Amino acid sequence: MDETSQKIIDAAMALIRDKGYSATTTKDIAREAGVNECTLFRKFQSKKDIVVHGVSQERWRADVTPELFAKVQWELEPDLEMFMNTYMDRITPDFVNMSVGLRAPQLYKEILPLIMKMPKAFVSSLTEYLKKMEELGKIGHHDYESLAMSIFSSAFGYTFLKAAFEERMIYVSREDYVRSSVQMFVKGIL
Amino acid sequence: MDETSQKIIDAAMALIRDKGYSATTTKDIAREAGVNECTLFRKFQSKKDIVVHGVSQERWRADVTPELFAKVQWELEPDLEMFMNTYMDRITPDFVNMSVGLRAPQLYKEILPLIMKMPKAFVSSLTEYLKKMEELGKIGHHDYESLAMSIFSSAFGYTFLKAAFEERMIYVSREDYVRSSVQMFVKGIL
DNA sequence: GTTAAAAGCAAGCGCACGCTTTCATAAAAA
DNA sequence: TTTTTATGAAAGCGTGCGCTTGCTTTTAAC
Repeated sequence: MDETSQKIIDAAMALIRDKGYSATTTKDIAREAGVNECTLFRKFQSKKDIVVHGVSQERWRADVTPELFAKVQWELEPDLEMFMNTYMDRITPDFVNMSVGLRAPQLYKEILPLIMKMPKAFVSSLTEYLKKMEELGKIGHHDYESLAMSIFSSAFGYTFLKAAFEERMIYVSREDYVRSSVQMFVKGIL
Repeated sequence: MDETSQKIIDAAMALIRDKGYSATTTKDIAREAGVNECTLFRKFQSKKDIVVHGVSQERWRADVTPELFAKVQWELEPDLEMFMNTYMDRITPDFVNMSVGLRAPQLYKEILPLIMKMPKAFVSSLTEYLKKMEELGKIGHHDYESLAMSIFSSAFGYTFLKAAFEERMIYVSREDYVRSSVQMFVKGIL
């Protein structure tokens, strides 16, 4: 990927994050990237093509995969904190806003599956983890899917609200939030 | 509000929910409402004016106010279920999608404060409730803000994921989800 | 039945969009 | 040095946008 193409992608993704896909024009992108508009179309086939390349890049993709959650200690409290922190490290407010900005009829069909991978990776890894914890005799039997969804919602809700409303909504620091919710989950599970 | 204007508003809001504000054209709205395009501009000053009227209408506003959460029994488990169910009754997937669809640079400054009222009403009511529950000696002392945020995130996360991914992400029914998360919260709090 | 208000119809305005073309320039490769 | 490659500058294409106009038709109040 040459430098010019990268500048174009970065500019496009940043604008989409801030204004949304439909509201971001190719002239905007060119100006933000510091290149001429026609250069956009020399490097890419269309506006849509720019974001398709963008979302496939590591820097614009929050690679949340099941492998990420592999480092467990089989100790409920630190493990749940690890799950939530790992997720929150990757799914930054910028990433959330970008995902929302990509919600355009022309794009969503292709991009929705990529975005869905991340919550799915979290929930399925956590469900697996909880099952094994029962097998190890460390926790009792529960509805793991509901439980995992609840813990995921907790991480997702905080992340999303922070992204959408910034400091106007959330006064609790991430550390405090993770610690106190995990403590509650642990008490609820054990 | 005359019938024609109402049809226009309803069509506009439904399209914005499905495609987003920028991607919804005035021709779209007219077609969906079954009126001529020029009628839109006889009834309203501009496209933006239509949605400003829309969000101020009861039918397009999920009136989540503190009063809504007043019917408490001072019994942790049913009360927390009431909080979550009341929220989920109002914040439907349609409403969530509409809120996301309204995320356009021309609109968001005016509309963000309206949307923020709802989570704020939930969290502040719940925080107040938990404080009083401590005064009544029914629960111990906690960081109520974190706790309330966590419970709210739980309701919000489920609602949002259901709206964004439908049945592709969530296999747990709302009833099961609310029951099992509340049980966990209750155990965590008591 | 007359009148006035509400809505349709069709054309089109000015503009900004995504995208293209032509030609000039400059740096790098041969 | 010559040639190739990358980019800029500027004009403009067709299209669809939000919105308007002029006029006709329907609806309904009086």
